[in-house]
Amino acid sequence: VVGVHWYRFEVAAAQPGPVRLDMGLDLMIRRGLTALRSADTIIVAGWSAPTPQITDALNRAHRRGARIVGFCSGTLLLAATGLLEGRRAATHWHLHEHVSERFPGIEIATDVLYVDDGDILTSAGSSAALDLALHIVRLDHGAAIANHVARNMVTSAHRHGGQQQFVVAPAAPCDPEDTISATMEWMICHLDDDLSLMAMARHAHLSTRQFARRFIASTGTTPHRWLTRHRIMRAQELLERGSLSIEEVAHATGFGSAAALRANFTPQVTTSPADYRRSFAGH
DNA sequence: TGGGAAAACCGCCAGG
DNA sequence: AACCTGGCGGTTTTCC
Repeated sequence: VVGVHWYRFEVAAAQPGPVRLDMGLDLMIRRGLTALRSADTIIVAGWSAPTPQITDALNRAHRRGARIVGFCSGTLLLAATGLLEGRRAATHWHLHEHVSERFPGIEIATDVLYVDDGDILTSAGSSAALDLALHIVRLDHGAAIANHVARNMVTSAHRHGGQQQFVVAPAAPCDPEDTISATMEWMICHLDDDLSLMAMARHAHLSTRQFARRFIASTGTTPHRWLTRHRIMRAQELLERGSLSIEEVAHATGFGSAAALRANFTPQVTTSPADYRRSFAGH
């Protein structure tokens, strides 16, 4: 990134030294808890029961004014240090019940990707950590830089990912009330069909008005905007991989014509479909 | 590239 | 009273 003084990043553990990760990777950790004395931002990225030393170091850092961040199950560790008492926080949905039972003083946000509580920020499952991290970059460096970073990450994340990442389901997965996310999944599977607002509403057994209203409430965007965003993402995927013509890609993604695809694609992605494909030609 | 039809959006309101 | 719902119409966006 040009012209910004970026973050200095260090990894710290209660006991410095080699740590073997789940996947067999060895990580050499050089810093101990003393690193928490000077850090501006401290990210807790996972769970293990906090020793008194860890609890103490985090609490001191917080009192000193350091920004505390919990990714995924890191929120559970923060909860155990008492830092989240009386606050709202996010964590992986596997842990929702566990945290609320064990820490009744903490309000668990089940419907969002992350919670910004000022000096303490927490995020849900691992991909939500990206959202929170970008949020922090936005706070520190502004939207333009954050978007720049996001674009970089999205292109590479997107290239390797399948559909999973598109499922926007921060809400609890088994919530029977959640007819909206069921409809969203259905939409993802039928991007190539004619998905009118009425068709979506019919699938959700709601009036168009009510469907639109609930949709906005749970996604923050309107049904049609959401739909075209996902159609474009699918188009990007097809352009990257396949050998379909632009016209075929347009049809496979529910845009009636190449013209309609271009009209939507170009402003969103800031390059035309053809250019986009060219930029991936080497991969 | 442009204009007009169609669809989507959204504030508002009445009714449950 | 504090919701949620569905319809109306004016405005905006999308489509061809």
